[in-house]
Amino acid sequence: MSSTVFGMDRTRTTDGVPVPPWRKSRRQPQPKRQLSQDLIVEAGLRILDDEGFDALSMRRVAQELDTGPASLYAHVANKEELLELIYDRVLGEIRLPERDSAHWKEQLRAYCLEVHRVLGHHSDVARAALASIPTGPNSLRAGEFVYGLLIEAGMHPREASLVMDRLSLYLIGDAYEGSLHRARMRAAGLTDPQEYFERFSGQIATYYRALPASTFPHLHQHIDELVADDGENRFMYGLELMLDGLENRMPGA
Amino acid sequence: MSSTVFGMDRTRTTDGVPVPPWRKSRRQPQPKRQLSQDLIVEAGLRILDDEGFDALSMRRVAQELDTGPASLYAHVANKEELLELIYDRVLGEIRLPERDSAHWKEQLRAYCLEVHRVLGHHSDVARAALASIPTGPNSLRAGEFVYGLLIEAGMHPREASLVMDRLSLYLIGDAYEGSLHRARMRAAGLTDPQEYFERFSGQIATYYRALPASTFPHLHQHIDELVADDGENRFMYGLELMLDGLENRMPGA
DNA sequence: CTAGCGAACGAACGGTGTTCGTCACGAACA
DNA sequence: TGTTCGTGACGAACACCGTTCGTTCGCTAG
Repeated sequence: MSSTVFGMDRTRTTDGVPVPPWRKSRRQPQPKRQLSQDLIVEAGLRILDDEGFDALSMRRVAQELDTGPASLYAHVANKEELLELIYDRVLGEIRLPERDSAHWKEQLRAYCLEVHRVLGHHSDVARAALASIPTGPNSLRAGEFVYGLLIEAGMHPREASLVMDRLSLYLIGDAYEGSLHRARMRAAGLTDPQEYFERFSGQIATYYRALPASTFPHLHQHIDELVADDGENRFMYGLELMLDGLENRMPGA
Repeated sequence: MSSTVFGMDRTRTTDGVPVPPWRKSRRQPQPKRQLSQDLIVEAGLRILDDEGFDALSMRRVAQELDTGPASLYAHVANKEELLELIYDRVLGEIRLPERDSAHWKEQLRAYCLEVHRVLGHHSDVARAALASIPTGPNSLRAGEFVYGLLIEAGMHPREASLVMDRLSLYLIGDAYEGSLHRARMRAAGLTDPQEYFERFSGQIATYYRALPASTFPHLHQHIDELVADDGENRFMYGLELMLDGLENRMPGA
């Protein structure tokens, strides 16, 4: 009966003395959960993929691991570091071929497409990428590939550094933009990218059509062309533009 | 004397009946402050320039205008819209020359440098820009300039659309990256960009030097070249790369 | 068997964007 | 002249956020 007054048996110590009720009840002797950085990164990536960048909070990650947010900080310095870890984890999915500088242009194109593919697959990770300096192992692995390719193709190291930098900016910048569109799509409750693109470009076209033709003659005249290409076409165009520019700068040319 | 009991005279109505003290004291009959969207945008831009992107909150803007955050929402839908308005306000500082398609390349270069200058001057506004679709008047004004220039130079409208899109991505993406560096600089308590660059690249170099030379031979061999160029050089290189690529695609070429 | 160390974590702090309901004021109308 | 009405101002609150503090264990080394 006394156990019902004080609740569970936990309110009594082994010698039968009741625990004063103002003592906060002790934690259940759960089998202490085994956290780790890998577990946290994996959970974060899962949330990023399933629910988007805006849903990724320390609290949400902790919830996913059935714990409190404070527990994460033993394995991860802060949210920024977590994002960088997730980013490098994603870069690990990049598949690299054997380097062949005789076909540097094809290989560079393939590399860019591969990065584009991976960043597109984990849509929102790019939002964490622009901020970070290439410092993770997978980022370095990719960097070594590109840099080596350019050097072995005969490019001066100083220029190859610039090329690698600008190429990265392009890849990440484009992915970042894509991520923002995906967030917009999610907010609109859509799931089909094609449908989103059509609706979106339709809205833009409508807006442009309402512009005064006198002040914006060229924009007004070519509205259909302005909204014709989707993200993929735009990405490819920019990529080829850079690759061609590069070709002109290669010593062999 | 009774006025001291109940406080100020405001506690009495005109007919002498005291106001019950549990009635919360009415607001001071201040000359109602005149908010406006322009005032809010201007205040926001001031904060962005002086204190950086991370300091820009609705509360901070309200504080700047001696009011509460709720008051802003009568003039601005939400923070995102405020950021877009600030962005377009900044784009208004872009000076455009008379269009001259005979010198499209020089004019396009000058345009990009001008945008780069303006975005660099209001450092953090780019963080708000990547997200937004060109919809503000100043954004359209700039778009019409670039688009008209390319069209009049003989480029196919469909391709000109792509070029304008990729050029914008480049300009904003680079400015965004610059803004992140500026935030880092601010966090480190530095004010001189040159000093920041040297410290920063020094850290990167140190880190790279510690890498295993066997797995990253090329990176390891050319560390000095990797960190040699600052943001300005990198920007210029990427710009010329795109401009040259464009030249090859112009019908005249 | 015990001491100590590091992981786990509840609670709290100081912030955020945004909404709700109320209030004051000026203009329009009776 | 008196009254209604719409709109902007705004205090308070909501539901979050990242992060820190102090405490409580469980495991391991001695």
